[in-house]
Amino acid sequence: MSISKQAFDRHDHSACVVSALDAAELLCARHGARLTGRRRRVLELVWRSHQAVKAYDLLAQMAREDPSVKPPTVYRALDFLIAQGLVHRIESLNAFVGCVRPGQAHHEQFLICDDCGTVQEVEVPEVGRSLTKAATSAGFQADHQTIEVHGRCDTCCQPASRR
Amino acid sequence: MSISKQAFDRHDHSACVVSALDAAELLCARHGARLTGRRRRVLELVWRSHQAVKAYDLLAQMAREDPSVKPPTVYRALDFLIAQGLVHRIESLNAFVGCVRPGQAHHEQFLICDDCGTVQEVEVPEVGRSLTKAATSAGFQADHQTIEVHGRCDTCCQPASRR
DNA sequence: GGTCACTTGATATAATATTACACTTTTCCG
DNA sequence: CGGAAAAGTGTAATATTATATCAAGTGACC
Ligand SMILES: [Zn+2]
Ligand SMILES: [Zn+2]
Ligand SMILES: [Zn+2]
Ligand SMILES: [Zn+2]
Repeated sequence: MSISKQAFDRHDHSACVVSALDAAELLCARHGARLTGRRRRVLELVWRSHQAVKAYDLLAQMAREDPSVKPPTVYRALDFLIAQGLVHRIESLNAFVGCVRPGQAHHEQFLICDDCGTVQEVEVPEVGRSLTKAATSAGFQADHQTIEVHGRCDTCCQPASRR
Repeated sequence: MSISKQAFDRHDHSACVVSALDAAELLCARHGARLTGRRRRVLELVWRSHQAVKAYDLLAQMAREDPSVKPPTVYRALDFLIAQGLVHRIESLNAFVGCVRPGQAHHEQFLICDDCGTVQEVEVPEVGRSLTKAATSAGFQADHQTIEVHGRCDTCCQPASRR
């Protein structure tokens, strides 16, 4: 964790969005990838919160603004953003979150609160290392790790009086 | 890993099926759960191979035998088997595999070959421990871990000549 | 035998994701 | 510049995965 949960609960989220979009512009420029209007809008909507977003929720919001937005519109943008490392897919939710470390190599590891839906991306280096090592010793060449821990976050664990 | 990959490649799979079904009978008896015909058949089909099975593939096979089998039939049986710890769901594949350690508490950890589709359930205690510890120190109460490593298995990594 | 909990049958529908093809925009090269 | 190639998008249809609902059957238990 880079910040405490309490700090997180009161954080200025619009700063998250701005910095995510800025980082995306930068990263795409560096990669010669095009962050088009559609893609930028999807990324923006993904960053609306720290909860995982469903593709069809994105679709619904975007279709309200422009009826020509159809499922492929959304899925293509998501595919692009995932390929650029700007968005992660949460397999156990069929949903998507913005990456908090775009451009930095990292294993994707998530703490997912089943109460409030908050997804916190973490980096526990030991976990990735142990897994890769165990895989290797089994003759398995690891390409990608899906690590998603479900449970209850700090806030949701605390009695109401302390919130 | 309890057995080597080479041994695995030549193993007597019918023994896997028999032991899985026997273990299931036992476990259900112990839990006062009913391993009905439907449920038993689904478990048997899940154990047809060490690859993850899609719900609709199960459905297709079962519907051939009995047209009254519909999606809920399969999903209900899968739900039951998962609840009993006899089957695991592979989130990143939307598919299902038989559990190799039914009845023993364990974290679910899988090595999934993207070439041949084989899913190997492993237990790397350090991974579960590190994850839980990191979660706890973030104030997160971990209930369930989804750990799925994609890549290429031993066999699929080796040059054709050595197979 | 009656009742209660559990299981299944049956129909419909929801939620998630992809294919295919035509068209437009951007890039890039000469 | 002009025009071909590549990348992106629009559009319609369809595939895949999963659940809701209600009625009927089954077995456990007293
Ligand atoms: Zn934020
Ligand atoms: Zn929470
Ligand atoms: Zn086997
Ligand atoms: Zn393989």
